[in-house]
Amino acid sequence: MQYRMSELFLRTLRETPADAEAASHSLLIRAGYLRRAAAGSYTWLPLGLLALNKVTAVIREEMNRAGFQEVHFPALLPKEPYEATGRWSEYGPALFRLQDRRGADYLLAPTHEEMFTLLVKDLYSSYKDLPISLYQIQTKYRDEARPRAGLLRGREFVMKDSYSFDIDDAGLEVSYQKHRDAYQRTFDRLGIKYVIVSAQSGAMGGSASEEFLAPAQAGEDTFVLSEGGAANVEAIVIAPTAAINFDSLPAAQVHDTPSTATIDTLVEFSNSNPELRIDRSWSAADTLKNVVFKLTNQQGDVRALAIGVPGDREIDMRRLEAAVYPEVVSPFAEEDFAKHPKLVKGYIGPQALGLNSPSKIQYLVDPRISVGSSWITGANAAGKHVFNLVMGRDFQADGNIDVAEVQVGDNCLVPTGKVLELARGIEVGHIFQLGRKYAQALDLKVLNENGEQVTVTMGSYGIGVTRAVAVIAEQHHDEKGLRWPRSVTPVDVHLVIAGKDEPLFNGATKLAAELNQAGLSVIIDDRMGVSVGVKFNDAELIGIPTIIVIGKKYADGQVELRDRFAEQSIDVPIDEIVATVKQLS
RNA sequence: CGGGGCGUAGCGUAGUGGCUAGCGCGCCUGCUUUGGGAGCAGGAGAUCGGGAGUUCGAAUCUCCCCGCCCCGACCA
Repeated sequence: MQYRMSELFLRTLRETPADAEAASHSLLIRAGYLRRAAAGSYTWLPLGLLALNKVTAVIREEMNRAGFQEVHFPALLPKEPYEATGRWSEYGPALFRLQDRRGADYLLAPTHEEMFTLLVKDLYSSYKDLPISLYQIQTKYRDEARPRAGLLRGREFVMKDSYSFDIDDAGLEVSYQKHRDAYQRTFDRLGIKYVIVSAQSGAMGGSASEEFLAPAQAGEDTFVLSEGGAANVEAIVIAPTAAINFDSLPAAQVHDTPSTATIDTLVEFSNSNPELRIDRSWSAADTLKNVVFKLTNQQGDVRALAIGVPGDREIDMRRLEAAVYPEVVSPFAEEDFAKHPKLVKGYIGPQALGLNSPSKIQYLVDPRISVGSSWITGANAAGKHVFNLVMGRDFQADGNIDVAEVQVGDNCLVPTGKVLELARGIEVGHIFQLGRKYAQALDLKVLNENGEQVTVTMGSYGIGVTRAVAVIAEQHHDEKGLRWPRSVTPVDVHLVIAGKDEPLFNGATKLAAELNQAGLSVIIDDRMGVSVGVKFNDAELIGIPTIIVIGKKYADGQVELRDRFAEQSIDVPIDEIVATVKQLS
């Protein structure tokens, strides 16, 4: 295929659009791949569509190679299946709902678990039919509260979603692993750098779950790399500190600590007051901070929850939200304190907390608050703190909760070992073992070898296809523009005619034909009256990895070969150029 | 949904009560120019996000609405 720049439907922009923050967003707009249609929905221009189709093709090949079969559902669906699983209401405002002319409810599918489950139920009824994995590449709709960064979070986006169906847990494990392997091959081929992290299963239900996160500054997820693996911060499990003997520890003692309602002021006061001095200085890590939240469950009932964390840590709201799901967290406001006179803001101590205490507020502590650990903490009276308050001796908790912010050096069970690094990533794939939630809700059963009805167990696996395009752009660009990996480049060769003489145009036309003959698609920059500077800049912005310049040296039988990933260009004899380029891809 | 910001031509922007809304890029016509975003001359393109109000006079002030972007909470 040949595309002539003089005819290609695009307009490159010299300046960054004011509303584009992420590199992928800005470059895809500037290079003429995309136009915004509405918040979170984009029009694909010819070059963009070529890139999207390349990405789609790689994904499809890998799914087929793994033995998964492609189907295609409508995006417009009736509400009934979603009512059966409860998601018609549970999905909340993120679901696009609409009505037909008769007033019947429909939705634009945000994901298709229900439909796949019903399809298998419709056709299959024996264990002999299983396992089966089906997938589709399809447009999804989610009324996102906040579409972001161009393609990174859209309200309309393309997703590859697969579903596996197995007779038992062992089978699910195998199907899951097959998808995991297929995903690794897929992302490797797409040129996406990724980390597989343990994930929270969240709203989908189910157990084992891993995410493919593409490390990128523009990413919305935070993950950790540890000595033994990687995990989304929401899924991290901190190793509990071992209990120690507290027989020799000094008794708890209440001290006046006026105006110390914050950890900083408390530490400063403790260190500057001779009476409180010890053989080292106090630090925030010696203090026990107790924070109260309100939790609202799905029925709308509100309860209070107190959380104790070491004073040098903040509570990570994402981890807290994930830990208490489906209850929703909100801050404990002034009026809530008014309802609980036992709680002295800034001086809350564990003695006033717990289901068995007068406050009856559930009290959960960080796993580092272990039996035998000793703390400075609130004495439940304004201007007073208690020192040497020992867990297991002077106070108890109702249990543990692991929601403190994670820091480098933390010791984890998931992922194993010490935290080495925290980083941002874009979730480009997610695989999980759904289990029987949907099969149960929709009554998907097959007969086993004993003639008994058995509920099928499922896995669900997604790749954000349009998001993957953005991730590639995010990970592969330089200050000049995009740089497509050769596996997904919209076009193989960008042929720049650097000059206005007729022989150059004729030579370029001939070369383009030869490249086509060799199976390579070509953009020819044949624009008249456009200076070479503009052509070079556009070529670099558009990001085709192989650029051939046909210019000055053409008369001597040479063209210039530029690799967007290499430092320098080389001169290649015209009769060798096709073979040379062919080798690159 | 909470917080912050922004809406002037395809893009980037100036203009904070006063004449015909200015500039750069892009676009059109002509001439010239062609190895790193050329030059000259001429030209087209804007209901200043929408509505209501204040005023002799509104892009500019007030109110309401809409849209967009960023941070946070949710997801491929």
